[in-house]
Amino acid sequence: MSEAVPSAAASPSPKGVPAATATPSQQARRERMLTAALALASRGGYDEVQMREVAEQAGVALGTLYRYFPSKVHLLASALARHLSGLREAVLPAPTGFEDPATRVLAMMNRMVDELSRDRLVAEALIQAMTLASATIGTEIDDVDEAMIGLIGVAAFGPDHVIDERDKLITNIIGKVFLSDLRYWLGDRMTLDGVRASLADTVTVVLAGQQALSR
Amino acid sequence: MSEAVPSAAASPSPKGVPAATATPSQQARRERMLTAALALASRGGYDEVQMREVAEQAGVALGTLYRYFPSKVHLLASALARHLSGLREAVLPAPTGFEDPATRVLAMMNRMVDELSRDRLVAEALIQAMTLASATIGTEIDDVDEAMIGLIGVAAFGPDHVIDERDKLITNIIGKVFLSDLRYWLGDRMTLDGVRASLADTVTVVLAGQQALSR
DNA sequence: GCCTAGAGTAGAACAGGATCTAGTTTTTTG
DNA sequence: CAAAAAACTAGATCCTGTTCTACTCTAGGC
Repeated sequence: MSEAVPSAAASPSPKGVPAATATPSQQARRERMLTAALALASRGGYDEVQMREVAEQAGVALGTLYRYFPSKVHLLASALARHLSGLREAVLPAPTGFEDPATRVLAMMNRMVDELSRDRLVAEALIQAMTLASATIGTEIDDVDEAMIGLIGVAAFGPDHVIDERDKLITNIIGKVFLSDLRYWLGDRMTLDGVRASLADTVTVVLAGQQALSR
Repeated sequence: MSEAVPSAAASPSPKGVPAATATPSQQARRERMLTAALALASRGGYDEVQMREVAEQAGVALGTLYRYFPSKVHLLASALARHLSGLREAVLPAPTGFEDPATRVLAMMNRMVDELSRDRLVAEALIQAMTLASATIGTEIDDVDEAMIGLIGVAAFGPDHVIDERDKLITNIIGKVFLSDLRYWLGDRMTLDGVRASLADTVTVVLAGQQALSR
């Protein structure tokens, strides 16, 4: 969603526990912390995810929590990444679709909206973390961004399509509008149906624009 | 940018000092606080705007600051509103333009980018406040939103054009992408030129889409 | 078996946003 | 003008993210 940076895909883990070198007990700790964060999020959204409570509920010292995740935003961004990867199959279209790209993208996004609205408080915590992350820790959520843009790309063009510049442009536009709309929804500035409508219109206009220009 | 809410245009000021009933000394206080906030912002961005310091620099008690602005985000959102209204003339096209809407909108946004990049730290503080505001205080930045969408609308269609649903749709898309890109810029995930390029592409695609659909 | 590095723990301490209290000044109203 | 109400002040207080300190525990190297 941002400009392409070559970079070595996976997060370099500049601090904390590199996922690669983690012992089983460390992976387990990490999971417990993420799970605790989500549990608290589902109880009261972003604000209820308090670092002391996450640590306690995960059976871990506060210092350890901070060793694994250098800030609350990092913690929730990781939780979001895990959450999203769990949603991937629920959301991607079966590859049998013969419809046009607009329809497939829209269907995918509507499923995403369905999934997110299943637990609004969790969604609120995660989206807010992502928003804060863009604002404060910059590049460290690129993987989430890429996951999102990847989903849209796959939905639009299928898993095998090579995404060129123009594809990326429209995928970016749609992704940005999608995230904005989710924020509006969470800020009670849009209803869920409003979000769906906005997405439908956006996908229509943008894909029409692309087609018009590619002639 | 959000869904239309009938509402009585001006902010209802549910708390604090209603701008309408303000005595001169109150208006002066309010200005001092906003000015202090911007001064601190230009020194170190969002983080340097500390409520105690704003109060001190404005010659006002902390409690008074909170009476006028119920939170740091509200304070900076108001500062943003003031800042934007100051930018309005610098950014809107002279009404002589015979170019097409896309060109005018793009020129306007580029001027906006110029103005914002003039003091990056201030821009960072204000945009971050706006982001946080969408996330946490919901509707209370609708006026900023509306100012922005209004600018785009006027730039695209001229001051007299009545904006219909389809106009609003594309204006919204462009506005959302614009804000996203600004955030990417401030998070060092995009260069200023990248922002300009993204805006140019977005405006092109979206307006092409609109034209294609309105045939 | 001992030693060391690093991971983890418990909890104090710090920082800055937000709230509250008590008292003073200003404004409004009758 | 006097009394009441509202605004303002100074400063303590609270809350929560983050950092720091001192200590313990564990795993690998010799």
